[in-house]
Amino acid sequence: MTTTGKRGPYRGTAARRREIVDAAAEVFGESGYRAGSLKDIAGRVGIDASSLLHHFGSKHVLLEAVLADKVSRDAQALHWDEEIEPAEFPAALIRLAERNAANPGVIGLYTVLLAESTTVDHPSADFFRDRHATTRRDFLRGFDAMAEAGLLAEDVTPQEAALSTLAIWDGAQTQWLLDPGAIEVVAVLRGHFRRITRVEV
Amino acid sequence: MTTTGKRGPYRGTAARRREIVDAAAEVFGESGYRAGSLKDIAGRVGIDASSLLHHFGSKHVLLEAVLADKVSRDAQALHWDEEIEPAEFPAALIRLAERNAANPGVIGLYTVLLAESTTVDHPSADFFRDRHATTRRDFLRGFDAMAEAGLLAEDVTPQEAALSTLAIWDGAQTQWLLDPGAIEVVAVLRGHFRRITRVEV
DNA sequence: GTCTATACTGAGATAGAC
DNA sequence: GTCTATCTCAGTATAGAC
Repeated sequence: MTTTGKRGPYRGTAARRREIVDAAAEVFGESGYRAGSLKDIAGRVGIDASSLLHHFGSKHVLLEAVLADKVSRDAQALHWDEEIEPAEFPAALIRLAERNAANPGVIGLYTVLLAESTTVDHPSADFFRDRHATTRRDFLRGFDAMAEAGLLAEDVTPQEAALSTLAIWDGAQTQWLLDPGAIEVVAVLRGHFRRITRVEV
Repeated sequence: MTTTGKRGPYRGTAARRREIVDAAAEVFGESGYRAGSLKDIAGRVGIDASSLLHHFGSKHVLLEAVLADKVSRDAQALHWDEEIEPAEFPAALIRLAERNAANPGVIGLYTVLLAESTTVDHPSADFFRDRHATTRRDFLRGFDAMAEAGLLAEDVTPQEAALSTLAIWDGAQTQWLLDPGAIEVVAVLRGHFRRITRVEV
């Protein structure tokens, strides 16, 4: 009698965990991990904080569930496993950026936790360090393929392309969070690809 | 009998305030504003938290003192008031980045608080929004002058140059904080200027 | 100007009834 | 599974002695 529906007494534990993870992603994105409270998260689900802790033993465990969930969703959206044509690589990244722009909450979660993770003794420091290393590798692979196909601009190395793309993307998202009217993340990214590649995006 | 020396009973209140502001900048840079405690700051100065509050009425007031101090130091270093030659503009920004690289604490303070300020009800949200708007204007002025002198790369607008420079700079600093071995902020910035301008940096 | 003592608040987490 | 009650801890801030 699991997951018979979205509401009601027979909703099941799995569905409740889903609700909690979603609410936690919201709250951590808005307030960060340390400032985001279990009370706030529980309140959005409509339960007490102690009930929340019945499902996730501690705040830390909940954070890890939120991050794991984000990873699996991203992987699902990107299909890194499938081979991407070198010429299509920038366009694939633009699509991801557009998808994020449509879900502002995701940007907050990622950008706020990323920066917070650079502070001392932060529980997700390792996660973001690993994740950024992985992303750098993925980007490097993509731009390497582009270089071989002669699709990078003159004097731009794959390494340079990977690092600068990651930096400008994160930076643009932070600025957008700070002042949504001041910048368009997708436009900045498009301009960047126009400068570092030879393909249209 | 103010500021007769750095230590001793006649050190004076002004010097004590300086020590506190410096320690606070350190702590806020390492831990962020919300997670950084007055106890920690006071401890680094060698006094009790209640003594700290004798000098600065509240944590919020202390934060504002730290930010004001940073602004005045930056202004001093940049000399925006003096006219900068269009061709020298990128080099001036590189110098600032190099100066930051030599004082890692400054990067943490700025980058961590910037990201934290995007969270709800953060006391320095207005400060960073205003400051980013000002910086965008300053950058725009610099790149406008470069455009008039024909020093921007083809198809790069001053607006685009200003936004992308700000984004890539912030993003590179965040990545550096996360994993200092993975990226060199100055090199990324140099590469960016090589792509968007026609001057050597 | 600095300390000790204390008030107050809100956090995360646990125990146990239902 | 959820609640109430409670514990423990750390934080900011205040009062008052020295």
